[in-house]
Amino acid sequence: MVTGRKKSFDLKEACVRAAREVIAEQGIEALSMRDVARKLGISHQAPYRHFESRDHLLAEIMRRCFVDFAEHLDRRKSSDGNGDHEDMGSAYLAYAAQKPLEYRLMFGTPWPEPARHPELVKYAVHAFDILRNSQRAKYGDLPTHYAKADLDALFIWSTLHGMASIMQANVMQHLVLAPGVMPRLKADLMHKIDAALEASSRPAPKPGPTRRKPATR
Amino acid sequence: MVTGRKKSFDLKEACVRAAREVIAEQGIEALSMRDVARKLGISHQAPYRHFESRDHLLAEIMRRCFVDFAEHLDRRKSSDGNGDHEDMGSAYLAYAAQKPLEYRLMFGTPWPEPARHPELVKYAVHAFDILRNSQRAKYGDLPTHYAKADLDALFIWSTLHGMASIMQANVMQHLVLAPGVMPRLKADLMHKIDAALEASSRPAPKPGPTRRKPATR
DNA sequence: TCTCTTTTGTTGACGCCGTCAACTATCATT
DNA sequence: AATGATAGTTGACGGCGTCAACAAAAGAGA
Repeated sequence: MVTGRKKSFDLKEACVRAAREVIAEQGIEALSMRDVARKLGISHQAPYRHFESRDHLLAEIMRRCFVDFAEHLDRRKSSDGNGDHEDMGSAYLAYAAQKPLEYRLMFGTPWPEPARHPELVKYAVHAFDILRNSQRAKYGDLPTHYAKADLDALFIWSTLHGMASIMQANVMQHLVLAPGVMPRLKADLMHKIDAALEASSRPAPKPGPTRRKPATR
Repeated sequence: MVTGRKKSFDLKEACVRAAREVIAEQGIEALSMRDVARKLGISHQAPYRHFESRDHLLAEIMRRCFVDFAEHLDRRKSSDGNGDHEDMGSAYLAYAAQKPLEYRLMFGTPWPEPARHPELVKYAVHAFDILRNSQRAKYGDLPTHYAKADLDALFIWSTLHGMASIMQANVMQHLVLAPGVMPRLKADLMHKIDAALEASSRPAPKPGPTRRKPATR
């Protein structure tokens, strides 16, 4: 009597599923409460029994996306137990390519206010922690090197996320690139990430100022 | 009589300005035709004399954003005539940080159909060409090295765009990073970009397959 | 079994939005 | 002054998110 689970036909679940379909097919901004209601053959107010507002529904979907995303990354990483970040990178890009709209929902859309709910934040942060922990492990998990590891993780994330978004960006379709670039793109990116991490960890990290040339003004 | 320019008070111009204000203040999705009309004290249909639809207005704004963005990048680059890509990078990140919503409009929003207008595409591509040309110049503008230069440009773009979006992403605000990471972030990124480009151009570029390890399946 | 309360779903309204259609005011050109 | 284009107004329509009031259904206690 207190659980509230197990309905005759769990409408809440059905709403989420229908909404995710709409998003995957028509995009985030096309999602409307009335749409999912129509799709389920119920009245336009029924979904409001399970979600306070459109934003709350969106937040729940985002939460699930983060869960799925983290699972996706975890699966690839643990497939051979070595956690090679090239695998991680491939998995990351694959997810973004396969579910572009859900990826955009997580990382490219301003979070609605209900999305600040701790439950969502927890899973979102967890996804980053997968990457971060792999880098910290690389440095032997020494707290002394946490900052270095975090910088590495942010660099990897930047590059992967950047590539993922760029591939979806509309400008991309209009660029005329030199022949042979597109097929080599992913491998080249991974190679450069490797090179950057290797180079940045070997020579003494210079704590000096950014510029080596005096600014003009 | 044929130019159509110079009205008593150029309403088209005023619409664009008002719309950009709304976007900068309230976000892209908050922009409404009726809002700009209200803001200008005119009837809700007046803007339609100058823009076929909301999407056409949005497209015009995007076009101007790309123009501004390219100008912004050009200005920094030519300030000392050397086109150091660290300057470019700083300029890129600075723009994204200063006009986050306009940046999102250009690179993070699905283009409405009217945005495929050649005029817009032209300026969007031009912004990328600034980056690409600087890389091609690095290789002495030899067509033989265009592919390499384009890969470099895409890598730089990925990393910069990734960092720019990540800094705006909502997840970022919830990450607890090791102390000292945030202040070092930008410099570290530039340093890693440098390292990646240097390393990838020095050793013989391996044209071999992506993986060095046989795939598990 | 018959109430009584809580939960779940429906109907109808409100104000906002984008946009179409029809009307009017303004103004350069003949 | 007459004309025809151009710019702006008013009013309507359907779709949206959401509030409020109602109805049906389901559990719990007697």
